Amino acid sequence: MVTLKHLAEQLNVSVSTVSKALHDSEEISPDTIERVKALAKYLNYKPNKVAISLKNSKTNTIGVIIPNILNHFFAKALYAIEKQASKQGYSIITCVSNEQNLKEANSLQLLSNGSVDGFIMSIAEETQLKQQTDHINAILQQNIPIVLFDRVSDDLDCDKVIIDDFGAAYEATKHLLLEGRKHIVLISDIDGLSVGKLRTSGYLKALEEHFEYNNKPVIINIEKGESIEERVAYLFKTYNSVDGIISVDNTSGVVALQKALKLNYNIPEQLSIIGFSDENVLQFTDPKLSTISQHTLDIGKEAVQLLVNRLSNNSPDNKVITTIKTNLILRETTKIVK
Amino acid sequence: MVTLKHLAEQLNVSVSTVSKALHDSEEISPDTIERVKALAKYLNYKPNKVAISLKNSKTNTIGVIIPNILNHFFAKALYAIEKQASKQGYSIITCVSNEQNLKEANSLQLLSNGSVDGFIMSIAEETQLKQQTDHINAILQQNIPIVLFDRVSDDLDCDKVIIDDFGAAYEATKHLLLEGRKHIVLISDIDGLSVGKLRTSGYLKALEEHFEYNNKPVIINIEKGESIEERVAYLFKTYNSVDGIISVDNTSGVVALQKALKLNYNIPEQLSIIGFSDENVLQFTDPKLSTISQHTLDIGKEAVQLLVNRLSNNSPDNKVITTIKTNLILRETTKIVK
DNA sequence: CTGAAAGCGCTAACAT
DNA sequence: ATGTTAGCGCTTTCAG
Repeated sequence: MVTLKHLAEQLNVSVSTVSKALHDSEEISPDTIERVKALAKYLNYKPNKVAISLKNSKTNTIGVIIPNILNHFFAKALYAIEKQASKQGYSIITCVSNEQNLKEANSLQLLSNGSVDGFIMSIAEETQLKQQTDHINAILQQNIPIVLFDRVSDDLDCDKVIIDDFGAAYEATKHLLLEGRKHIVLISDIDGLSVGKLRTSGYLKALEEHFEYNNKPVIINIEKGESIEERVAYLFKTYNSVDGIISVDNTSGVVALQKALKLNYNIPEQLSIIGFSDENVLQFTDPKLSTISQHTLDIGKEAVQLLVNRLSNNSPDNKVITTIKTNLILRETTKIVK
Repeated sequence: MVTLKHLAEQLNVSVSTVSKALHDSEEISPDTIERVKALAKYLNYKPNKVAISLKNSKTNTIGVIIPNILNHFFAKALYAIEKQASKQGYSIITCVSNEQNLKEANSLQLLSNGSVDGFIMSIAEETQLKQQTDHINAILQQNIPIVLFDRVSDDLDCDKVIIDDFGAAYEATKHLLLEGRKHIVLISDIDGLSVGKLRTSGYLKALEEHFEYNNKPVIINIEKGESIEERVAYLFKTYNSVDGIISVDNTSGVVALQKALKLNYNIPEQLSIIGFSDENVLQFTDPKLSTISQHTLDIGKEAVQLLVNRLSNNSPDNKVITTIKTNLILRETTKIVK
């Protein structure tokens, strides 16, 4: 690795002269600047980032901790985060918590020793279930900023990026009601998560407000380890008058659609289905699944922005919570309502 | 941030005493060790990673550059890499090349300044098409080790992890031939990639060897930007005697299956389909898609292992190329052949 | 215009 | 058993 010292020795000048020259300092003669730069280029000199980080107590690196990278939502969020971070001159160090509280705590611990300037994270399921956020608060107390996205916690006083989960599910349910559906079922495999609960509330609220709707809400909560396919199959078997399905996670909607097609439901005439996901994910079904779009790219981008602002002291004192809009995208598994 | 200096001042000892005490040095009295450790714990001291990296000229960080994180194969590889790296005490910095040569070169450049000890990467499509690997060779010449996986290049002399693409496609085609298929079509949207070409060769070779097979090979290469759905629809329209399909990328098989079902093909009696992907990805179709499994987790794990070995000088002088086994997983879109 | 020196936080060889 | 010093690569103040 080529260092300033190497350049200095070659040119018979001091290290500080080289450093200044490379920064176009006024103190250095144009002639010297040119010679230094020429040699630097020739030897492919690159300033050692670690040394600069140490000097500046700033790494220009963001720690990103996500629960599960195989979940398309998080993969896409990570994509957006990487993109925006790179645009802002930051690298990202990625850790996967695998939904485990312990791994999450370890990652936080591991990186909070000067490796990163701040964190962007979405809370592990176990952390949410047990409401154990001490490890996260410990980081905040060290004045290392954190931006939470999607899965957040009220116990944590930091910047957050969320979507209007309640409103999104409310709107989707409303749409099915306007279609005239009488037996609307909600399916969820994320009832343990804050976002899952909010979406369920939105569904319940919509049904409640629609006073012509006389049937009880039907909620299918699929636990970890249970088979989505079996639960869905059971639904169709025991409740064949179902005419509307809202899936509030990003897979069960597809499973329900496939099952319904196999059972020869006429979609959307006889049964409407709405999924919950990112814009383009679920459209490869046939018929294309109608979905509540989460605008994942915006979520990731905004998270980076909030963190960068915080790191540059461009943020207000109190924490900011950004809500990213959702969209109900009506494709082929819902009826048109005018 | 708490430093050794802080601890030293509090305890009225020197910095080096503190350092040694924390490392259980024999030179230090048990009593002092205890006092130092107690205070360190109390103040939640964590050694500054940046300083250690600078001191050791070693970051314990791996740069991972992947072409596209939204491709499930790469997401899963990244997952495996992160997991194994973490197990070995390494962090990973992730960059996404977006299939672009320039972004790939930038990421390499950006991180090769001491930020990482080595790289794990899969080459961007543009890089493969244009055979422009100078930027990668430049890194190798600086003695920064690189492990390539999946998409590799013969121009690069470094450790590699690949699968037997040729053999895998060969075996899959063979299976369809044993089923007695007479009109076997190959679909690919990755003809630009080395792995795509190898898989196609395997298909051709199998047909060629099977001398009872009289029909010409039919290869559908889907270019970037073309619609897979349309090309597949066109296939069924113009070649309705098709009775076997091999998809060598990880999406077109699903599309073909959906289309065939819609056209009321009887699967697998009338038409067999084999996809190419990771073990568990494509099984959510109904009927479950038979696939060539790539054992992505093993690929990622092995890549880390090769790099770590190289970094610890545990590798042979000449470069090692590991081939990860594939599996033909026969599920419900192929017939049983005894 | 150029150079010497200090310091970021840590380790390790070398005193005492 | 403890302390001093030097150095990793860089920037920056202060001196010449």
